Amino acid sequence: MAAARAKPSADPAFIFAALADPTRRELLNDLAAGGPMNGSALATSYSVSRQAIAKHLAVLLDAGIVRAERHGNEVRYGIVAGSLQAATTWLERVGGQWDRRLVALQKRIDRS
Amino acid sequence: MAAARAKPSADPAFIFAALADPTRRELLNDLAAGGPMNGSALATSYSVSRQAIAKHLAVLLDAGIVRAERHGNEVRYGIVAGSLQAATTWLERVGGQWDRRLVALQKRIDRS
DNA sequence: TCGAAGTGCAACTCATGAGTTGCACTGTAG
DNA sequence: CTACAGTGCAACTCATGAGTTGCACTTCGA
Repeated sequence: MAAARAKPSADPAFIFAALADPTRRELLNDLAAGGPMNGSALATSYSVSRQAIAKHLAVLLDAGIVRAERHGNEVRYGIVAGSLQAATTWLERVGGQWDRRLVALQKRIDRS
Repeated sequence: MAAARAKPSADPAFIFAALADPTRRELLNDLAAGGPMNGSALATSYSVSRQAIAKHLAVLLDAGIVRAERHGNEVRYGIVAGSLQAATTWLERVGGQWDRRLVALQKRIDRS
């Protein structure tokens, strides 16, 4: 699980896998709304243990969605700007491709 | 697993959960590129069994991403137009919220 | 009418993800 | 210097998702 900790990934596969978990989506919500925070501070808002949150943060880190910044004793987490773009692009590509199919089909119907 | 087969869901949670699996993303790719197909036809492109594909299609169906249309003996699957919108909206909301935070922070820095 | 293709349903195995507990390490504040 | 807060690491349990096999059902074509 600590494989691609170096590269920013940006792979939609990792993004979607990371966003599949409700707790991780909540974490992103909290970070987006409340700004950068450390792991323990984030964990207080949840019913699960701090370790569970730490694992989730590691997943978000691996996916390149979140960035960790060490400040002395604590580690502050923040969202990586533009990191969700890959997922958005994927969604629009698939959705758009299908929509164009429908338009083409409709045209063929109109011509007949 | 056959819970919300009726409602179109549109819940980003189900969308992201469905998109977390590589095979399901592949299925959507195939449908978007090749147009509506039946289960067996879709299954031939994959190394896994037909049943596995059927399960994946059921998940996509539950998430409201895909629609099933019965044509006599076979069931043809197609993408539901606009079904991925909820996920896109979620991504843009979180990403945008964070971006606005950064802009606000930058302004505060500039003023100081 | 009969066989084959396309599906559906059910039980099972196997792997992995989520969560837990326990303990060790490291700065920081007192 | 010392206690504590914030982290990190390592097993372990438990649930669930992915995939499989086997069999029954239905529709279409020869």
